[in-house]
Amino acid sequence: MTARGADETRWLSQEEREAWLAVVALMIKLPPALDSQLRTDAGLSFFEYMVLAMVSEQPDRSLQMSDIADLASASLSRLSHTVTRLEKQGLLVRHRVPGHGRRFRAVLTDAGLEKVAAAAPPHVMEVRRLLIDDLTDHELTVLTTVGRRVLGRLAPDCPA
Amino acid sequence: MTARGADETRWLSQEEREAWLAVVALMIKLPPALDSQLRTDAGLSFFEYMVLAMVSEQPDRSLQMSDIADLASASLSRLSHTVTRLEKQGLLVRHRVPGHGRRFRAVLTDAGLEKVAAAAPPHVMEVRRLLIDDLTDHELTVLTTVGRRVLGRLAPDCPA
DNA sequence: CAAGATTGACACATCAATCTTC
DNA sequence: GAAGATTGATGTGTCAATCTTG
Repeated sequence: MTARGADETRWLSQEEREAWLAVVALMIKLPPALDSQLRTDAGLSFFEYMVLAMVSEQPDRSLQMSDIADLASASLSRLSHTVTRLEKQGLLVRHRVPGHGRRFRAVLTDAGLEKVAAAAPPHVMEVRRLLIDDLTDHELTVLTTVGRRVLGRLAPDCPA
Repeated sequence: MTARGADETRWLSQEEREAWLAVVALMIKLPPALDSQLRTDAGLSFFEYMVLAMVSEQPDRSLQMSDIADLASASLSRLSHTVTRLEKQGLLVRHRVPGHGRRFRAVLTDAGLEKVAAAAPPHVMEVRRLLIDDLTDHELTVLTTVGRRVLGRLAPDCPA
């Protein structure tokens, strides 16, 4: 970010730099804030919550590993480690899909369902407090469209 | 996020949920994307780059630990570990501030300065490609103001 | 051999405890 | 005792290698 001699780098303008630093700061600080709230109120990390929440939203309380990874924006490897931990806590069980031997589904246990159900209300409240509630409709739209545009540019296969 | 019985939780609307998921996906995927580019082109993590860049922008190539932590949105602990690694690589040295015994400054070495200077151009290019270049002026403004508003709500002392 | 998923080794962040200087 | 910073133990993510099924 430091200006050098006569190269062709298009350095960021003052406004661009400020926008970028704001995005970076958010990127760094938001996850720990969410982790902290969920850890305190429900004993879950944000990522663990996301996994449980995505599965809990399915009609049969179950979801294929690779689909969870997509929905939670995570690598299959990260997901696998996390599901192993959740399984040890009895919140989830892994199940081979009959007829599709390579595929595994994670199925929420009753304990898992109770856990998400208890975690969700305070979490949603925090998400509202931190971000959603102070957004105008227009800001909400901008956030959605900009977010999706960037995601689309992020290497289709870059899961991590 | 799953609807329960008759509680008072204000669940997210469809639009709110989409905006939130877009933000979350960005939060999760952008850092690895930046890490990957910097690791390939310069052998640095994004956080290491941020530290070196912040220091390199000072007139005397040096900056107090706690100020680096603020600028890079990191905890002092994380910074300390990282500076230890950078110091081992000869990119930085730690220095006690004369007259203020408790304070330490990190000073960029010549090697460190060369390292950032080499890393910056491809990094800025990537930042432009992923986010900045496709933003309208208006979107840039919205991002900055929304970002700062959220940061302001993030517990003044929540550094991590 | 490709797709779906797991594993282990390693790197890094976090948390609580500690140290030093004021 | 508080501010500035460091340290060590622990937890979790990443990467490359592996395993299994189609």
